[in-house]
Amino acid sequence: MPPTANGQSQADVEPVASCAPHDVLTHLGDKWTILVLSMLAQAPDNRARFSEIKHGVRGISQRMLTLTLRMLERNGIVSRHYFPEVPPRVEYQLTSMGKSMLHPIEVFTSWIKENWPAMEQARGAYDAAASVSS
Amino acid sequence: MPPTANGQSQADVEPVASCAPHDVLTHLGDKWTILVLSMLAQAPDNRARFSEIKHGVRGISQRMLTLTLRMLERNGIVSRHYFPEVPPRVEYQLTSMGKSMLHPIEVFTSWIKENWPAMEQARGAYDAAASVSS
DNA sequence: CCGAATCCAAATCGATACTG
DNA sequence: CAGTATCGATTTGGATTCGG
Repeated sequence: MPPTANGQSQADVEPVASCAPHDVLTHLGDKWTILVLSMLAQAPDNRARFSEIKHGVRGISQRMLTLTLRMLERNGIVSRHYFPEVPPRVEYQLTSMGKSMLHPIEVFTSWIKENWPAMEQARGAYDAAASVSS
Repeated sequence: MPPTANGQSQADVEPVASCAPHDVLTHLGDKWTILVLSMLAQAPDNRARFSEIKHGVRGISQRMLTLTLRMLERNGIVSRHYFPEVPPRVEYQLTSMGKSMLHPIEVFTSWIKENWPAMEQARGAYDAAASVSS
């Protein structure tokens, strides 16, 4: 998708996403991001150290946690605090923008929890129908 | 992740996601899903045919649209209506569950639009700082 | 303890070609 | 028109290793 030296008028049907959400969703919508943010949402003062997050989000590898946190830091969602102690300590905290993101996330995860049973049932019905037509 | 034969029960801190959201997010949070749903949100009666969706969500390949729609159908988010005409016609429509998902999506995309400038700025600052320390 | 870097297997996606 | 099938390129992610 070339940036298009767009004049402006694409009068007819506007493309669903102008591009901004498109790109953000690719990064923010991935498997681990929401889980990491949910973990920080529960943490006291929205702050936790690396190993605490890793422990809280089970199944995440060190690599993915590092990558996820770095991306979030780059986007201004979390801030990184390094304490040059022995042993070293690194804490991550939600920024004000990060905190403002909590509401959308909460709305979304609530919807999921509420609709999860219906989705499981739908999957069962779909798969049953599919195996009949085989 | 093998169940770990380690003696220590780490059952104290509940894992952020019991697993349900975890799995749903992997599929529902991907790049195309939100865009397809946003497209259907705008469509009259929340209903559109395959080619209309493909046209509305620019950049999506036929393959990805098929996969996305099938996943949404399987989860009960959209329903598929096949008309055995010549030429064939297939329409997809949001189910009531699909419609209920529109609000969470709207909340999320609104947040993105609102915070996009701040995120761009944060990225600029981060990258500038990173290039200094090189 | 934190996390960067390398290696490598596996999943994803886009383009193309083909079917009813 | 609305898919399905296949293939190659790219991306992703886990395991491991090393360094501060």
